[in-house]
Amino acid sequence: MNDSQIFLNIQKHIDLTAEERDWISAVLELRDIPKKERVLEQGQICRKLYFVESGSLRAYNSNKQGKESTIMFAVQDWWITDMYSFVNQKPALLSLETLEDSRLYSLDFLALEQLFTKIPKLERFFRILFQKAYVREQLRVLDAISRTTEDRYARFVAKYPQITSKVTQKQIASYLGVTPEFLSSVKK
Amino acid sequence: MNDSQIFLNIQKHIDLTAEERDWISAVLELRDIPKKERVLEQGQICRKLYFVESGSLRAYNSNKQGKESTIMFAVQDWWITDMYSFVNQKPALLSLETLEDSRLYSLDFLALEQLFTKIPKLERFFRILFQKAYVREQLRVLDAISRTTEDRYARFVAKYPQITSKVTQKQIASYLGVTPEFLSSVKK
DNA sequence: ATAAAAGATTAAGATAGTTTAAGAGACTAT
DNA sequence: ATAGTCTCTTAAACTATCTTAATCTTTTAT
Repeated sequence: MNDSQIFLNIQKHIDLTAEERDWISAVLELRDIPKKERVLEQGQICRKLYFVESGSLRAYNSNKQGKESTIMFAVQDWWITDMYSFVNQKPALLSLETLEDSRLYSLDFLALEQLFTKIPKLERFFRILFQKAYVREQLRVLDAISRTTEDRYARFVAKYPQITSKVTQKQIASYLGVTPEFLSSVKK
Repeated sequence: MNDSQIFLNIQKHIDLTAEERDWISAVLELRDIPKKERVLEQGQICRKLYFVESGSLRAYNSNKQGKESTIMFAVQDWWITDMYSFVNQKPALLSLETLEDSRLYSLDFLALEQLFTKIPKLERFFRILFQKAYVREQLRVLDAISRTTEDRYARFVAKYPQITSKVTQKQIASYLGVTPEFLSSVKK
């Protein structure tokens, strides 16, 4: 397990000793999840942070009228969770669902808190991870409030070709915040 | 300086010794900036992270047609910068402008990198800061793609009453991504 | 105190996006 | 294999939002 994707991911930003990798391995859980299964249901408290070893997921919110809004996609080598629910341990605003058969590592909330104490370097890793996530979301807000749907669709496809090939147009539409019918008409 | 707002802010999440506060003070710069002055111009490389000791600022992007989109406001006790430009040391997408006479602390990019080495606890502080920023932006994306303008305006006013009282409707409109004319009509 | 500039409101006509509905193609389960 | 479900497309009617422009109010600069 010490040479798996997840350690390569962490070691992009910090160095880990063999012992530190062991401590992390000890609390990581690895699970194979079939396609279209939800690992988190909106309303539940999210106890896990997920790392996508293989496969892909979608995080989305459903409003009272049942309209879905996709907040993020995650493919291999990405971290994903309902971060609001995870860090505050409050009911999730999002559901997390696999788009295909996937292999996921999960890190428990309390185990992660203990890892931060045991391996302070991890604070640095997650500082950098959240920093990038913050910048990414801020750019997405800018796109959402300043660009046309046509433009945003083109940029999505250019930025995330791996995702574009895995998801339906309906799901991309719900990521852009438009109806599938309108996205279909925009594509021409 | 050791009892100023900025240390109270940092000490919300981590404890600092007197010596550590001194190290930080040594690289902090404090400046009074008059109203409507830009501390960062879009296109420049952003070298500073700002903390608002008093006053308020706005971060915004201008597109080719000159249309402004407000990415964030910052009031007393908030941190602000063009985080994309700051962490990547690339040309800024945003301008930063004071909304009123303000007193700002600034932390230089390289000085902060050195502080992370000297005071590893700061990694934890910024990990928590970015974690909250990420969650905030993700919720803003959800609002932007799933709610009506009327709803988003009401939520903005409810969430940021201090900001609402300081900024023009034009600026709120540019934060919501609608024209001032439409925001005006929505308010009735 | 006055003039100039910027912000807010209103309204008419244009464009962007939604809703509903229908039909064609693809996948899923029995 | 067949029916059933889901996706994608198209179109018409409707609603939300933008553009432009005029008027009024507030702020800023001399």
